[in-house]
Amino acid sequence: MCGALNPDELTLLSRHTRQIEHPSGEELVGESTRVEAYDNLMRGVVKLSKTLEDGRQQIVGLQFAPDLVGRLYAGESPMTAEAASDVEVCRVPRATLERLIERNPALRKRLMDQSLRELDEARDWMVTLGRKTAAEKVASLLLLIASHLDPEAAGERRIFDLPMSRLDMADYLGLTIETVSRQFSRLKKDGIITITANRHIEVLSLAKLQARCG
Amino acid sequence: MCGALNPDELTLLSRHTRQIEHPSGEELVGESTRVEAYDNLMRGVVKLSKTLEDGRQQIVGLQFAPDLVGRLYAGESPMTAEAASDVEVCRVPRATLERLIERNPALRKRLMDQSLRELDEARDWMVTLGRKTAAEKVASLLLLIASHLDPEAAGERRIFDLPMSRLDMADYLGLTIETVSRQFSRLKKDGIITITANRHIEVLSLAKLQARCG
DNA sequence: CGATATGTTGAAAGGTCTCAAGGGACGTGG
DNA sequence: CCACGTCCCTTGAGACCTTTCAACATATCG
Repeated sequence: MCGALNPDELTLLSRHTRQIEHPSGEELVGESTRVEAYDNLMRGVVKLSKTLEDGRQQIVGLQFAPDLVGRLYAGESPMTAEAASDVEVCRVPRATLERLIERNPALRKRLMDQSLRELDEARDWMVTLGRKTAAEKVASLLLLIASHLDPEAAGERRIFDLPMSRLDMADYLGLTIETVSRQFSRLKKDGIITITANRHIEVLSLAKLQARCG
Repeated sequence: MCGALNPDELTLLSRHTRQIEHPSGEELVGESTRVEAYDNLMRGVVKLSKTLEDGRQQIVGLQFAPDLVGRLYAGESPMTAEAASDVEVCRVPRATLERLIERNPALRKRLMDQSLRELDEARDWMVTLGRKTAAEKVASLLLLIASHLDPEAAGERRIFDLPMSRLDMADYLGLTIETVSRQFSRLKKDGIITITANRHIEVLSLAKLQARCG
């Protein structure tokens, strides 16, 4: 985000912001709590989720640096934001950022683009949640993660560590952990991936994985 | 949208726009087609949907007047926009609207707010798609429609006509039409709603309907 | 009135969840 | 270094829910 600012604005911002570190699992913003500040994500992954009264949970988005975390202009946060890995953020008071947005067209455009991109991603995921089978859902998530974590790689292979637990994946896909686990086993049996130490994934055939995405 | 414009801007706009009517079912923008213009929705309901290669469809949003239809700043539309009822729009060329946005802070804020609201709605719906049962999904949709179409009504009752077919509802909820139909029958049998002529709904107990939303 | 599209209902198949048991990695303490 | 507990993950069996396929009912429209 700071890329969109000029030196004066950076100075102004630095007087109002604090650098904060959050260990994995810590909550940045709670669902239905008042929004007093936004968090400029510097490092790590943030998980956005919503929970039904009886505890059923759905992950509704992931954010990566340099996203801005926090629902702009809302009095209350519509969801929980939680550190999915160890995370480093710049916390900006609401009023400071909102004033800055008024003055700075580049920053404004950048945040507008982020919102529109998040909207595209949410709608893509709605198709996955509403219309894909468990096998297709798991394949889709692996492909999504692979393209985020190993974006430069060419060819048929991809190697990466899953940045989330089976429970997180289940909550992202609208499944149970058992179903996710079974689908991983199937992908392994069919020679499409190998798994070591639960989290380390090697995709052997990207084409076959893509074919399973529906 | 025009509420955010001054007289000069309205004159400018009127020279560049055309009023267009679309009968129900007509496509405004096709998935993966070039975006040449935006549509300012004056009357009616527009359905946004995405389709998998094998034909499975998911509705990812509904738009009502006075929303702007069309993905801002994108070269290609990420989804299909289709008239869900008879619809009247003001078609604005891309460049015209984008220039106007640069100059007019009120318009800019209005479109930003629309994007953020659509993002909230999409994420709410992700919870419905991923974590609710068929019964809860149908109840949630009825409640959503009731609050849109009969927003002023007080008390336990709501009366309205469904603005969509069973197939549309199924595509919105990630279900089949048969499952939707069965859930309607159950709501009828349990005395929560009555249905006449397939589309005319009377909600007898809003509280009971809400209790079924999960 | 017939033709067509839309909606409902039933029975069986299939997929996902639930419940239960067991396996493997990791950290702590003996 | 090993024993043990804990957490996370995997696997199996049966229950449950949704889909599929088929038949029928109802609404719409010429």
